[in-house]
Amino acid sequence: MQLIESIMAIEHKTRTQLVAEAIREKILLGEFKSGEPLRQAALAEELNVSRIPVREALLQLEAEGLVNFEAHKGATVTEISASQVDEIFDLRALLEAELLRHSLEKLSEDDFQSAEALLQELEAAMAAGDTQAATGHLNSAFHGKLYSKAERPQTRELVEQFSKNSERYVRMHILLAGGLNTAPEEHRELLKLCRAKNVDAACDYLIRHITGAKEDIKNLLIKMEEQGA
Amino acid sequence: MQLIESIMAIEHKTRTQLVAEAIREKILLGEFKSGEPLRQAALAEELNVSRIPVREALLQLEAEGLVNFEAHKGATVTEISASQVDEIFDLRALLEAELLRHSLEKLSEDDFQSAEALLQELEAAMAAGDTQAATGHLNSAFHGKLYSKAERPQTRELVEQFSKNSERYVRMHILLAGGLNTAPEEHRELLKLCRAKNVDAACDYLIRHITGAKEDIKNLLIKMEEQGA
DNA sequence: TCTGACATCAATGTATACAATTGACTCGAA
DNA sequence: TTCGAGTCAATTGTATACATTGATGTCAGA
Repeated sequence: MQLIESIMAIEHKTRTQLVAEAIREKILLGEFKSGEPLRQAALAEELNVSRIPVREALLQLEAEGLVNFEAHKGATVTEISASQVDEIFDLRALLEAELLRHSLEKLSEDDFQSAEALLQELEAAMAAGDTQAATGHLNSAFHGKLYSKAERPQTRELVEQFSKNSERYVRMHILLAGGLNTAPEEHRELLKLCRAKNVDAACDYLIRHITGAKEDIKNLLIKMEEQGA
Repeated sequence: MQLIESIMAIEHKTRTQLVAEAIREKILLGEFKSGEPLRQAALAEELNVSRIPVREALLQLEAEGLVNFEAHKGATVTEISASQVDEIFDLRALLEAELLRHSLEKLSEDDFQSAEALLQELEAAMAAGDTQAATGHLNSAFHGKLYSKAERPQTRELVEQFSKNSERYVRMHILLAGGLNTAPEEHRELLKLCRAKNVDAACDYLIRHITGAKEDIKNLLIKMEEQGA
């Protein structure tokens, strides 16, 4: 008898989903590097499944932009170029400002308080040196809170996808350049503008915030490309 | 001997790709209606393939937003709601304006001339009553020409995806409301502003152009939902 | 040495067969 | 009647086996 399972509606995860999560994680953590080929048979054996769920997972990951899947050639981890980072961050700035614009009026004091709580968690994590995992997660949770009342599900999905994707770059940034120094004060300032319900100023500031992060990362990448080549 | 095939690099399309095209076409043409379930076995038999490529095609179409794929429940054609149309067209306005902004400076007289040629084709098609297929295609070709120098591949891909997606609504619009009346003059005006290299005015006008189409379609959908329900 | 056709092999693409899940239906008990 | 456990069929999920493709290497001939 499966008492536990019958009590709460356990949603049976398919192997495809599990495989997708596993591979996604390894890509985001940098364990699978840019350009690296992902062999179906190897992944299948490692994860104890057949190649079918592996293939389907790779297709999903391709849709998320983490993987390139070419017919008869196989899948590779999506490569990073400075110009792509540039574009992605511009898109984020554009879309996130749009989300904020639609959400800001409807945000309540409760929302601001939980946003502030997230900020404190974030700062605490930074102080504790737990930049790696926590920052990306808490950072997007904070931003997400600000957009939570936007009622723009497709836009949010796009933004989340881009965010998850840029996490790779950000992580690299943190790892190699010693932390994203600007973030803390900027987040405080952004929150202040939101609390004041100053829509235009908040959106402008948000755009500058994201664009600033973009410039940091882009410069770093360009430097790396020069050294590498 | 396969002379023809050996001469030009024929790219062997996988069955998955063929199946995806077939289903996509049927969805865009309205042959598969919103909310309709897509049974893997039925599709497989109809297209003379096994269920594997059908499943993979459905996953691709889900990524394109044409299909919803729920684990253990199967795939259905994505449903349309007025609020989704609203959001999609807002996104298009935002992203296409961004593309135009980045492209406009670099557009040459040649580009304008081929854009104008496309406009004439479009008007000819309209006059000939060939609204259905031609309009969607020519319309996006015209817009695409204006964005062609933007060097923003990811943004363009997004826009193209949304465009292809909204084709369904537009088609419905044309079909049931008797044609998108405003387009011809608006396109001319937009082209004029672009030729004048008046970036801000052109982007503003483009946004109004797209938003106008949105309002038309949204009103229609709301009317239909009232009648239907 | 170079070229190009052919053989070979690793990897992907797909068919078939089987397992697992869902939802509808039945039926008996409260 | 109403509820819930249990069965069954339809459908999806996955393993296995086979087919096909593309890359590499070999070798004959110029």
